[in-house]
Amino acid sequence: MSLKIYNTFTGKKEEFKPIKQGEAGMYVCGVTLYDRCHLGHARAGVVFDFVFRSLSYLGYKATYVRNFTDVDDKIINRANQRGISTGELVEENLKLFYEDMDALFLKRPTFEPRATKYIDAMQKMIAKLIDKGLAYQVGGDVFYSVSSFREYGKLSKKNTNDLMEGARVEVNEAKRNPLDFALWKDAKPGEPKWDSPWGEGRPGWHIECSAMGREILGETFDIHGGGRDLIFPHHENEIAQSHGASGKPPVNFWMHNGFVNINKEKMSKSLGNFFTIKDVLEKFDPEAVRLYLLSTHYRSPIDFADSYLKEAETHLNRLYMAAVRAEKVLDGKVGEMPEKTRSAFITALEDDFNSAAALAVLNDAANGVNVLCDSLEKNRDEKKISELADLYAGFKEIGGVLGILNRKPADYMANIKAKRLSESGMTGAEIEELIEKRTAARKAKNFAEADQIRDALAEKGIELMDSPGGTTWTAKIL
RNA sequence: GGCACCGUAGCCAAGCGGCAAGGCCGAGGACUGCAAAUCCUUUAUCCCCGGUUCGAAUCCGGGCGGUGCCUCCA
Repeated sequence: MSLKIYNTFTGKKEEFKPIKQGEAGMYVCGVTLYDRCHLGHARAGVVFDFVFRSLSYLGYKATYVRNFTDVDDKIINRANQRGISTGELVEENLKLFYEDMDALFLKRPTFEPRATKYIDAMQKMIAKLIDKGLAYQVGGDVFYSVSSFREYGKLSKKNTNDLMEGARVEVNEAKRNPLDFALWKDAKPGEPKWDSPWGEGRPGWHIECSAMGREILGETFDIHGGGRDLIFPHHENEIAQSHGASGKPPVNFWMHNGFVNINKEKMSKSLGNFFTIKDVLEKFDPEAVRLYLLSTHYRSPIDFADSYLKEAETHLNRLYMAAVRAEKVLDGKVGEMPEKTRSAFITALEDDFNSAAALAVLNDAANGVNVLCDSLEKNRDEKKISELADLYAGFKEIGGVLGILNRKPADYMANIKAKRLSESGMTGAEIEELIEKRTAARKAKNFAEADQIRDALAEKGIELMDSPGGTTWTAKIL
């Protein structure tokens, strides 16, 4: 079998053929550092983190580039509003970005270029486009001439005539064609600016990604990703610029993740229905958020609601419970992922990074772990122990690619128990005392009292579990 | 108006021409003093109508319903 990736450019799932055998270069549009990240950024982040992990797992030497836009209209406007410098605003949001993404267990990309560090590369590219007659200067501005690129609109499946009709009233009269876009913008007072052959100014948004991608990954690289909303005009413009400058297609595979919706509608600031990552993580476990985001294929839209996240928490809890049992029985014994599990998992990954199908393989493994533990808790059987060790190794391996089950199972359980204790206002010792009291009542066959203690604790979200080895408690998922 | 995408169980969701994955909830059973957890079993005229095919959730045509892009947006 081989890896297949859906390519937005062709509209088909295609076999992934890397430029360099065994390697994969991927560029993903990162964020503009002007505000807190929202769930949409979480999805893009998690999706491409999963793609990155999958590529590595499948044996590719993966290079993952995710940029930061640190000079842009939105940044300038926001900084002005708040009366701080653009530099301060950018640094503040950079810190918050990492807080959010680290919480979601995103691996750091191989390279995280910042636009302002690549101004020279952008200028070189712009100069080349002007030389070739694909861009023109008007005063201190430089525009890309869309009509000079025959393939313009191919990625977004639009033709320029339709675009012209749909185009809104153009403010900038200097453009020859309303579709032309800025490569370089004339400096306005108080804005960040750099010297250039066209006077002091700053780069346009689209050229940033073209230049950074090219500098780090080369004139043509394997994969370019981003949210669906970037297809037009951002990625369309990137293709025009990069193809124009180098004379060849810049990207072999275009990947785009679907939106996060709220009540089936796109989440957006203008609708006032957006959630920041911080908002969501205050209420839900970060791995449950990840699990939820990966329960739908990356290209489909995903609807967000508290009830779905609760469902994901229940699911995650079940996975960790299985892990706790396995680790207890195994006591450090390590195995190797069964071939059957591995091949099912790889089949899922190779099918356009089908995380939902991969999750099904994980669930199977969890079920298998529980079945083996059921049996092993009754009587020890060395053959079954090694079977469990193998299956549990597979379970962890899959979790590692999905980026969930990152914590030690015991730590996870301890964590939710601690959370529940603080909510219930009880101490662990108090609960243990009640458990002892109940155990005594049970011994005395005083089941009414025993049940009363159990029910009272249950109301506080504390679940008692009797087993041959004694009674333990856990936090009920509410 | 132009261009895309989507419609699978109570809810979420895979599926890409060959017996309809998985999760959450529900039901029954095993286990338990009773529970919980776990295990086993169980829950689908695949939006509608035509067509192609030995065979269609899947391909084609036509409806109906939903969403997105065409402007900064993950």
